[in-house]
Amino acid sequence: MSEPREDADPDSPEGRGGAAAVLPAAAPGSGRGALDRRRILGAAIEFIDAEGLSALTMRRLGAHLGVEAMALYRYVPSRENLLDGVVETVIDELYGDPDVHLEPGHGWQDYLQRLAHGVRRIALAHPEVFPLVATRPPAAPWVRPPLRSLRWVESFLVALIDSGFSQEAAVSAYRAYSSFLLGHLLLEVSQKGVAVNAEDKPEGVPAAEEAVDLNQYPTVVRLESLLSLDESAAEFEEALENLLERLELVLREGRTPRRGDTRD
Amino acid sequence: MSEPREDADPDSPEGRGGAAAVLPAAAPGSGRGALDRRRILGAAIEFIDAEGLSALTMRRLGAHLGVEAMALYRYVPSRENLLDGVVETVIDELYGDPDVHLEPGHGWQDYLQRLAHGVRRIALAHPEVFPLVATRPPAAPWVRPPLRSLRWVESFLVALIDSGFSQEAAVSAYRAYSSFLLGHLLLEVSQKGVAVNAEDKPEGVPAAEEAVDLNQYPTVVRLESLLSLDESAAEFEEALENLLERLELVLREGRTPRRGDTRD
DNA sequence: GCCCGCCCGTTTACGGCGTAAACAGAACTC
DNA sequence: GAGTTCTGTTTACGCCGTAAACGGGCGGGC
Repeated sequence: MSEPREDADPDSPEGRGGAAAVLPAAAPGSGRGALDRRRILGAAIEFIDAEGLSALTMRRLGAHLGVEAMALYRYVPSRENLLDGVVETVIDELYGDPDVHLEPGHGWQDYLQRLAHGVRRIALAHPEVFPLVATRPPAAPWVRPPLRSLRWVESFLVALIDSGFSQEAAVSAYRAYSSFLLGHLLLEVSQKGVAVNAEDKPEGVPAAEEAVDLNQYPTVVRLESLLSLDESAAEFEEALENLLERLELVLREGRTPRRGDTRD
Repeated sequence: MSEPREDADPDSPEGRGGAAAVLPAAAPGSGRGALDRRRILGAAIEFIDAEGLSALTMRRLGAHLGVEAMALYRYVPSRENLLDGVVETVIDELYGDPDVHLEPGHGWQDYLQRLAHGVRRIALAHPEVFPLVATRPPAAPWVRPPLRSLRWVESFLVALIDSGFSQEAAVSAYRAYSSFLLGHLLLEVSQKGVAVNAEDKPEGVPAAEEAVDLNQYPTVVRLESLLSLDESAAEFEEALENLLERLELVLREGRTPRRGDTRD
């Protein structure tokens, strides 16, 4: 039930050796060792993964670490800053991912492929954290949500420019890539949230309370099975490949991808 | 400074006749009339647009309406439900948009174009609300974040199927379209947040406090002006057109867009 | 006219939140 | 051993969402 199956999603936590934990992380509640920022951030991520973002309060996180809430403030200036740290830490998992390289060794397509799957792995490993990644205001307009780190932006741009992209094309590719990743992954984790909620909420009302009249939406009803199908992995791959093809065209034609030659 | 300029973004609030307000909306604080759910939701949207999502509390919203917080509970069961209502109300602006049609009169491309721009207009009119649209868990796996309404899902699917798409292709198109919209618009409003914050925060520290060492990121520095450029409108149009072309291909070749014939 | 319920907003109250400030003890320095 | 620093606790404050009790105006039956 949890060993890697043949058609398992290669980016899902079960598809690999369990969620690639950022930190060595002693047993959850066991943390008797000294407090520090890393340990707090690690515990916060663990907590959000387990209980959901909205359950995270300073008091509860303290309790999870066997400590009073105020103790956390010795290492974290505020709850907001803690959330920023959580986002940063989660994104930093990219550096520990052996399948993602800061420098492209096998061409830019390979680089972008690996990077995309690396980010997807993070999103799937921390579905409750990811909306935070997407939502927190970036530090600067050019450090865009899904990547969030200057080092990755630098790496991205260098990779493409070294591969022959013009500066404009590289920047434009960076934008297209960002929005592709963000859109796909956010949709994917939110869909996952629904599926999970649907089955782990056997409390209170069993199901279908207000139950809108589905008769008004016959097509939705008819296609429900198709619509509910989870083809995230294949769709991600397909959309990613399409994006790469598009970028390849841009590169080969040496033009920056701006609108309008067909007509008008 | 605020009249429609020639190159103004056609979807931005200034580019049209001001933000298309959902509700007739009597003057903001003036609301002496009777309370009801619509008025409360309208006031909440107004409040979020003005003060930001995090500033919205029941007490403050009550005050904004000249009423105690508890009065709101007569019409709204909880704050969470109020936020759901806000999302729904904002999305419902689509129905009032004369440029967006529930039924395609000029082909599916025109339909998708209008719909996309309609959603973009909403996102730009309510940048503080939009992350909520993107983030709130959908009611069902198939009612996906940016569209969020069964009626639009139905309309979307019918439009494409009537235009010759297979059921599978229509569903697949719906997914691709959703993630495109979500990614692009979320990125766009979050970028806007940065730009705004940067200039309306002349309080406390003037700028650059911790100021990471930019020397490590020479490419980012060199391309800063390119990276900061706001080409959202053009990029949106380009990505949308690309998506439509891709769908056209799917339609013409009559295949559902699944992976794998090139090799492997 | 009068009274009785209902509608609708207020008051009061509770537990939990983020966090400032004072505090206590252990650990390290000399 | 005394002083200092480092670390976590205690206490306290104001704000939050919201349950529950309350009260005043208003309409219809007598």
